[in-house]
Amino acid sequence: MARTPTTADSFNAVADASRRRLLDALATGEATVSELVDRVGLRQPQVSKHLAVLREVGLVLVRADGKRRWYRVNGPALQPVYEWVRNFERTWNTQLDRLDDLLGELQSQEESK
Amino acid sequence: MARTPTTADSFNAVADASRRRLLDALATGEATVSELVDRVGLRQPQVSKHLAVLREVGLVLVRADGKRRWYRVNGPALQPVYEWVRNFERTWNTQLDRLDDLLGELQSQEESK
DNA sequence: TTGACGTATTCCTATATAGGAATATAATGC
DNA sequence: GCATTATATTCCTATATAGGAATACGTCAA
Repeated sequence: MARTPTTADSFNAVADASRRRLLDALATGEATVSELVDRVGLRQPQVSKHLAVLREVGLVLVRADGKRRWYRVNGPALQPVYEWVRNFERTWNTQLDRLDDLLGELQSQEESK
Repeated sequence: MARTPTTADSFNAVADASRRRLLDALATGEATVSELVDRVGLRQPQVSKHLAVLREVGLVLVRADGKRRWYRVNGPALQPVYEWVRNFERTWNTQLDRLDDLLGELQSQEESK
Protein backbone atom coordinates (compact mmCIF):
# COMPACT_ATOMS: atom_id res chain seq x y z
CA MET A 1 0.00 0.00 0.00
CA ALA A 2 1.16 3.51 -0.65
CA ARG A 3 1.32 6.50 1.57
CA THR A 4 -1.89 8.28 2.54
CA PRO A 5 -2.77 10.79 -0.20
CA THR A 6 -1.99 14.42 0.51
CA THR A 7 -5.63 15.20 -0.17
CA ALA A 8 -6.84 12.78 2.48
CA ASP A 9 -7.02 15.29 5.33
CA SER A 10 -5.45 18.41 6.82
CA PHE A 11 -2.69 16.38 8.49
CA ASN A 12 -1.41 15.14 5.15
CA ALA A 13 -1.99 18.37 3.26
CA VAL A 14 -0.08 20.33 5.86
CA ALA A 15 2.86 17.92 5.94
CA ASP A 16 4.28 19.69 2.91
CA ALA A 17 6.43 22.70 3.74
CA SER A 18 5.45 24.63 0.62
CA ARG A 19 1.79 24.32 1.50
CA ARG A 20 2.49 25.49 5.02
CA ARG A 21 4.26 28.52 3.61
CA LEU A 22 1.26 29.24 1.42
CA LEU A 23 -1.00 29.10 4.45
CA ASP A 24 1.40 31.33 6.35
CA ALA A 25 1.26 33.82 3.50
CA LEU A 26 -2.52 33.75 3.78
CA ALA A 27 -2.58 34.06 7.56
CA THR A 28 -2.94 37.83 7.42
CA GLY A 29 -5.78 37.81 4.92
CA GLU A 30 -6.77 37.23 1.34
CA ALA A 31 -4.27 37.03 -1.49
CA THR A 32 -4.30 36.28 -5.21
CA VAL A 33 -2.30 33.52 -6.84
CA SER A 34 0.18 36.03 -8.28
CA GLU A 35 0.72 37.58 -4.87
CA LEU A 36 1.35 34.14 -3.42
CA VAL A 37 3.82 33.38 -6.19
CA ASP A 38 5.75 36.52 -5.23
CA ARG A 39 5.56 35.95 -1.49
CA VAL A 40 6.35 32.26 -1.39
CA GLY A 41 8.78 32.10 -4.28
CA LEU A 42 7.33 29.10 -6.08
CA ARG A 43 6.42 29.07 -9.76
CA GLN A 44 2.83 29.79 -10.64
CA PRO A 45 1.86 26.24 -11.70
CA GLN A 46 3.17 24.77 -8.44
CA VAL A 47 1.31 27.36 -6.43
CA SER A 48 -1.92 26.57 -8.26
CA LYS A 49 -1.36 22.87 -7.72
CA HIS A 50 -0.70 23.26 -4.02
CA LEU A 51 -3.72 25.49 -3.69
CA ALA A 52 -5.78 22.79 -5.37
CA VAL A 53 -4.70 20.34 -2.66
CA LEU A 54 -5.47 22.85 0.08
CA ARG A 55 -8.85 23.49 -1.52
CA GLU A 56 -9.66 19.80 -1.69
CA VAL A 57 -9.14 19.31 2.03
CA GLY A 58 -10.96 22.54 2.81
CA LEU A 59 -7.97 24.43 4.17
CA VAL A 60 -8.53 27.36 1.84
CA LEU A 61 -11.52 29.02 0.23
CA VAL A 62 -11.56 30.95 -3.03
CA ARG A 63 -13.38 33.99 -4.28
CA ALA A 64 -13.50 34.83 -7.97
CA ASP A 65 -12.91 38.42 -9.02
CA GLY A 66 -12.53 38.84 -12.74
CA LYS A 67 -9.51 36.86 -13.79
CA ARG A 68 -8.19 36.95 -10.25
CA ARG A 69 -8.78 34.37 -7.57
CA TRP A 70 -8.67 35.57 -3.97
CA TYR A 71 -7.65 32.79 -1.64
CA ARG A 72 -8.10 32.77 2.11
CA VAL A 73 -7.52 30.38 4.99
CA ASN A 74 -10.46 28.32 6.20
CA GLY A 75 -9.63 28.04 9.89
CA PRO A 76 -11.92 25.23 11.03
CA ALA A 77 -10.13 22.75 8.75
CA LEU A 78 -7.05 23.17 10.92
CA GLN A 79 -8.84 22.63 14.17
CA PRO A 80 -8.57 18.79 14.16
CA VAL A 81 -4.80 19.12 13.85
CA TYR A 82 -4.72 21.64 16.66
CA GLU A 83 -6.89 19.52 18.91
CA TRP A 84 -4.76 16.46 18.33
CA VAL A 85 -1.41 18.08 19.12
CA ARG A 86 -2.87 19.97 22.04
CA ASN A 87 -3.43 16.66 23.83
CA PHE A 88 0.32 16.31 24.06
CA GLU A 89 0.93 19.78 25.41
CA ARG A 90 1.52 18.36 28.86
CA THR A 91 4.24 16.05 27.55
CA TRP A 92 6.55 18.96 26.96
CA ASN A 93 5.31 21.68 29.25
CA THR A 94 5.88 20.96 32.91
CA GLN A 95 4.32 24.19 34.01
CA LEU A 96 1.08 23.16 32.42
CA ASP A 97 1.47 19.78 34.10
CA ARG A 98 1.46 21.55 37.43
CA LEU A 99 -1.53 23.59 36.33
CA ASP A 100 -3.31 20.39 35.38
CA ASP A 101 -2.54 18.96 38.78
CA LEU A 102 -3.78 22.11 40.48
CA LEU A 103 -7.02 22.12 38.52
CA GLY A 104 -7.47 18.45 39.29
CA GLU A 105 -7.07 19.15 42.99
CA LEU A 106 -9.50 22.02 42.93
CA GLN A 107 -12.02 19.86 41.13
CA SER A 108 -11.60 17.07 43.69
CA GLN A 109 -12.12 19.52 46.52
CA GLU A 110 -15.17 20.88 44.76
CA GLU A 111 -16.63 17.43 44.26
CA SER A 112 -16.01 16.37 47.85
CA LYS A 113 -17.96 19.31 49.22
CA MET B 1 10.54 15.08 -7.24
CA ALA B 2 8.78 12.85 -4.77
CA ARG B 3 6.87 13.65 -1.67
CA THR B 4 8.78 14.73 1.43
CA PRO B 5 9.94 11.60 3.32
CA THR B 6 7.96 10.64 6.39
CA THR B 7 11.18 10.77 8.34
CA ALA B 8 11.85 14.37 7.36
CA ASP B 9 10.14 15.96 10.35
CA SER B 10 7.29 15.65 12.85
CA PHE B 11 4.80 17.11 10.38
CA ASN B 12 5.38 14.29 7.94
CA ALA B 13 5.72 11.55 10.54
CA VAL B 14 2.46 12.57 12.15
CA ALA B 15 0.55 12.72 8.88
CA ASP B 16 0.04 8.97 9.08
CA ALA B 17 -3.03 7.94 11.07
CA SER B 18 -1.45 4.73 12.38
CA ARG B 19 1.46 6.66 13.80
CA ARG B 20 -0.90 9.12 15.44
CA ARG B 21 -2.73 6.22 17.03
CA LEU B 22 0.56 4.85 18.32
CA LEU B 23 1.35 8.22 19.88
CA ASP B 24 -2.15 8.35 21.36
CA ALA B 25 -1.57 4.93 22.87
CA LEU B 26 1.62 6.28 24.41
CA ALA B 27 0.08 9.50 25.66
CA THR B 28 -0.61 8.05 29.09
CA GLY B 29 2.87 6.66 29.59
CA GLU B 30 5.34 3.99 28.55
CA ALA B 31 4.36 0.85 26.66
CA THR B 32 6.09 -2.11 25.07
CA VAL B 33 5.77 -3.05 21.43
CA SER B 34 3.49 -5.97 22.27
CA GLU B 35 1.21 -3.73 24.27
CA LEU B 36 1.04 -1.30 21.37
CA VAL B 37 0.23 -4.15 19.00
CA ASP B 38 -2.73 -5.04 21.23
CA ARG B 39 -3.90 -1.48 21.76
CA VAL B 40 -3.58 -0.21 18.22
CA GLY B 41 -4.50 -3.39 16.36
CA LEU B 42 -1.66 -3.41 13.86
CA ARG B 43 0.64 -6.37 13.26
CA GLN B 44 3.91 -6.40 15.13
CA PRO B 45 6.19 -5.71 12.14
CA GLN B 46 4.16 -2.67 11.12
CA VAL B 47 4.20 -1.36 14.67
CA SER B 48 7.97 -1.74 14.81
CA LYS B 49 8.32 -0.02 11.47
CA HIS B 50 6.13 2.90 12.47
CA LEU B 51 8.01 3.20 15.74
CA ALA B 52 11.25 3.34 13.76
CA VAL B 53 9.91 6.34 11.86
CA LEU B 54 8.77 8.02 15.06
CA ARG B 55 12.17 7.32 16.59
CA GLU B 56 13.98 8.80 13.63
CA VAL B 57 12.17 12.13 13.93
CA GLY B 58 12.53 12.08 17.69
CA LEU B 59 8.85 11.73 18.50
CA VAL B 60 9.45 8.70 20.72
CA LEU B 61 12.24 7.49 22.96
CA VAL B 62 13.04 3.89 23.85
CA ARG B 63 14.29 2.14 26.94
CA ALA B 64 15.63 -1.41 26.77
CA ASP B 65 14.51 -3.86 29.43
CA GLY B 66 15.57 -7.42 28.67
CA LYS B 67 13.86 -8.46 25.49
CA ARG B 68 11.28 -5.72 25.92
CA ARG B 69 11.45 -2.19 24.58
CA TRP B 70 9.58 0.47 26.52
CA TYR B 71 8.54 3.32 24.25
CA ARG B 72 7.43 6.75 25.36
CA VAL B 73 6.45 10.05 23.76
CA ASN B 74 9.10 12.72 23.43
CA GLY B 75 6.99 15.84 23.79
CA PRO B 76 9.32 18.56 22.51
CA ALA B 77 9.37 16.99 19.05
CA LEU B 78 5.69 17.86 18.74
CA GLN B 79 6.09 21.45 19.80
CA PRO B 80 6.94 22.83 16.31
CA VAL B 81 3.70 21.38 15.00
CA TYR B 82 1.79 22.87 17.90
CA GLU B 83 3.36 26.26 17.46
CA TRP B 84 2.62 26.31 13.77
CA VAL B 85 -1.06 25.46 14.06
CA ARG B 86 -1.50 27.71 17.04
CA ASN B 87 -0.81 30.71 14.80
CA PHE B 88 -4.08 29.99 13.05
CA GLU B 89 -6.13 29.69 16.20
CA ARG B 90 -7.63 33.09 15.58
CA THR B 91 -8.81 32.05 12.13
CA TRP B 92 -11.41 29.77 13.65
CA ASN B 93 -11.96 31.12 17.13
CA THR B 94 -13.80 34.42 17.20
CA GLN B 95 -13.68 34.64 20.96
CA LEU B 96 -9.92 34.66 20.83
CA ASP B 97 -10.13 37.26 18.11
CA ARG B 98 -11.96 39.49 20.51
CA LEU B 99 -9.42 38.69 23.20
CA ASP B 100 -6.67 39.66 20.78
CA ASP B 101 -8.46 42.93 20.06
CA LEU B 102 -8.90 43.58 23.75
CA LEU B 103 -5.26 42.91 24.50
CA GLY B 104 -4.30 45.12 21.59
CA GLU B 105 -6.40 47.95 22.99
CA LEU B 106 -4.98 47.57 26.46
CA GLN B 107 -1.50 47.67 25.03
CA SER B 108 -2.29 50.82 23.02
CA GLN B 109 -3.67 52.51 26.10
CA GLU B 110 -0.61 51.47 28.05
CA GLU B 111 1.73 52.80 25.40
CA SER B 112 -0.11 56.13 25.14
CA LYS B 113 0.27 56.83 28.82
C1' DT C 1 22.48 -25.76 23.80
C1' DT C 2 18.02 -25.30 22.67
C1' DG C 3 13.63 -23.40 22.46
C1' DA C 4 10.59 -19.69 23.05
C1' DC C 5 9.41 -15.13 23.25
C1' DG C 6 9.81 -10.04 21.94
C1' DT C 7 11.31 -7.05 18.53
C1' DA C 8 13.53 -5.49 14.24
C1' DT C 9 14.63 -5.96 9.40
C1' DT C 10 14.39 -7.32 4.58
C1' DC C 11 12.07 -8.07 0.25
C1' DC C 12 8.17 -7.15 -2.60
C1' DT C 13 4.71 -4.17 -5.06
C1' DA C 14 0.93 -0.88 -5.96
C1' DT C 15 0.35 3.80 -5.46
C1' DA C 16 0.96 8.64 -5.09
C1' DT C 17 3.27 12.21 -5.13
C1' DA C 18 6.36 17.25 -6.37
C1' DG C 19 8.34 19.82 -9.53
C1' DG C 20 9.59 21.05 -14.40
C1' DA C 21 7.81 22.08 -18.84
C1' DA C 22 4.32 22.98 -21.88
C1' DT C 23 -0.19 24.10 -22.69
C1' DA C 24 -5.08 24.99 -21.86
C1' DT C 25 -8.72 27.98 -20.09
C1' DA C 26 -10.76 32.31 -18.71
C1' DA C 27 -11.37 37.23 -18.49
C1' DT C 28 -10.29 41.82 -20.07
C1' DG C 29 -9.12 45.77 -23.05
C1' DC C 30 -8.61 47.55 -27.59
C1' DG D 1 -11.40 39.25 -33.29
C1' DC D 2 -6.97 39.40 -30.98
C1' DA D 3 -3.34 40.08 -27.78
C1' DT D 4 -2.49 40.02 -22.92
C1' DT D 5 -2.85 38.82 -18.31
C1' DA D 6 -4.21 35.48 -14.48
C1' DT D 7 -4.83 30.94 -13.27
C1' DA D 8 -5.45 25.92 -13.98
C1' DT D 9 -4.31 21.52 -16.00
C1' DT D 10 -1.75 17.86 -18.33
C1' DC D 11 2.24 15.01 -19.13
C1' DC D 12 6.51 13.29 -17.46
C1' DT D 13 9.66 10.96 -14.06
C1' DA D 14 12.36 9.96 -9.87
C1' DT D 15 11.35 8.78 -5.41
C1' DA D 16 9.28 7.09 -1.28
C1' DT D 17 6.26 4.97 0.87
C1' DA D 18 2.68 1.13 3.78
C1' DG D 19 1.50 -3.21 4.40
C1' DG D 20 2.05 -8.30 3.74
C1' DA D 21 5.07 -12.11 4.27
C1' DA D 22 9.07 -14.16 5.74
C1' DT D 23 12.90 -14.03 8.48
C1' DA D 24 16.68 -12.35 11.34
C1' DC D 25 18.26 -10.89 15.81
C1' DG D 26 18.51 -10.59 20.93
C1' DT D 27 17.44 -12.22 25.49
C1' DC D 28 16.22 -15.44 28.80
C1' DA D 29 15.14 -19.90 31.07
C1' DA D 30 15.72 -24.76 31.54
